[in-house]
Amino acid sequence: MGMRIGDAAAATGTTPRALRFYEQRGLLLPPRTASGQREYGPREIARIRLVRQLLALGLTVEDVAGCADRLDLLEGDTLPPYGSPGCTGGTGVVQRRIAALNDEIGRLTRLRDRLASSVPEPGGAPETVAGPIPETLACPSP
Amino acid sequence: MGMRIGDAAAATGTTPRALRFYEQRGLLLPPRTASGQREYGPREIARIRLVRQLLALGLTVEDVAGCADRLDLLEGDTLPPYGSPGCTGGTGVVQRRIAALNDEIGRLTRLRDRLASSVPEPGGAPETVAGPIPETLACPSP
DNA sequence: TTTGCCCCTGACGTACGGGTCAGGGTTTAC
DNA sequence: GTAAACCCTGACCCGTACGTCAGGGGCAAA
Repeated sequence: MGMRIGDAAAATGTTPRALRFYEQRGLLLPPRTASGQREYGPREIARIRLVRQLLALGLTVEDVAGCADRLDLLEGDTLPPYGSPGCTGGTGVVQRRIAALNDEIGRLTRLRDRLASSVPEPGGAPETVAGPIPETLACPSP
Repeated sequence: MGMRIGDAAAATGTTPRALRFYEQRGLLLPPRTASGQREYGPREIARIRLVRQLLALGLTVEDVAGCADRLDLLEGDTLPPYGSPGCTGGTGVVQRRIAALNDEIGRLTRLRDRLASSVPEPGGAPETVAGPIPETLACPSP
């Protein structure tokens, strides 16, 4: 009675390949027909949407998989208590993700600033040659 | 008369594998002995250091390869005019890299903010359940 | 029943900067 | 002379979220 994978993918803005991928990683577990075809009912569709929302929030597939058993859709499309200690895979998946994002933002920002300070002004004279590389970037010297 | 790859790697804080990798991508071109062993003189060593500095600045191997013919070490360890139009591979390699970094920083920052706003306070009550997902994140609905 | 579209699994490709063998040749020190 | 330590190339490995075949089976309409 449910849709097959192509329709389910179209209904959720994904692809069949992505749905098989999520299933392989344990995010989904759609029932099969006798011949092995996947079947997607309203619950599976809702679950796919939730998974996609979590991924869009910046969580990785692994993060979501770690909390997969908490993704109870009977209560509607609300976020499960990722921040709570009961979450499988350890506490604070989202907090750790935020911390990781902050680390990455800081790293990229420092990188950009160093790069920007080693080069002439974007609108400056085209023939200007940048100065020496800052000592803080030096590689080990003999 | 020059060092072999192991010593060159040790002298520049890299590994033999990395030096072969740079060579494969066109960043280095050390001469060979009759038997095929790579030889690294002072110029090659200086070039390796420069390449590593550029990579540490956030440029990709491809970026550096695009300007490889401008990496003239006879003038010492100064940055070549990457920002100038004469650079092989198009103008403004560094500017494009900075722009790409800015894009990425913005993307990660927006991601972090959305993620942070969808979850309870980090120090808040552990059993608090987050509210519904913001509509702005909704996936296509039927 | 045939046509044609859909589905299945499995495997490889993508970008990045190398790490890590595997199998065999070279150089160096004793 | 020989053994240790080094070097060579080629090839597969990492992580992320899938895309893209390849080869074979299922399902509904005509």
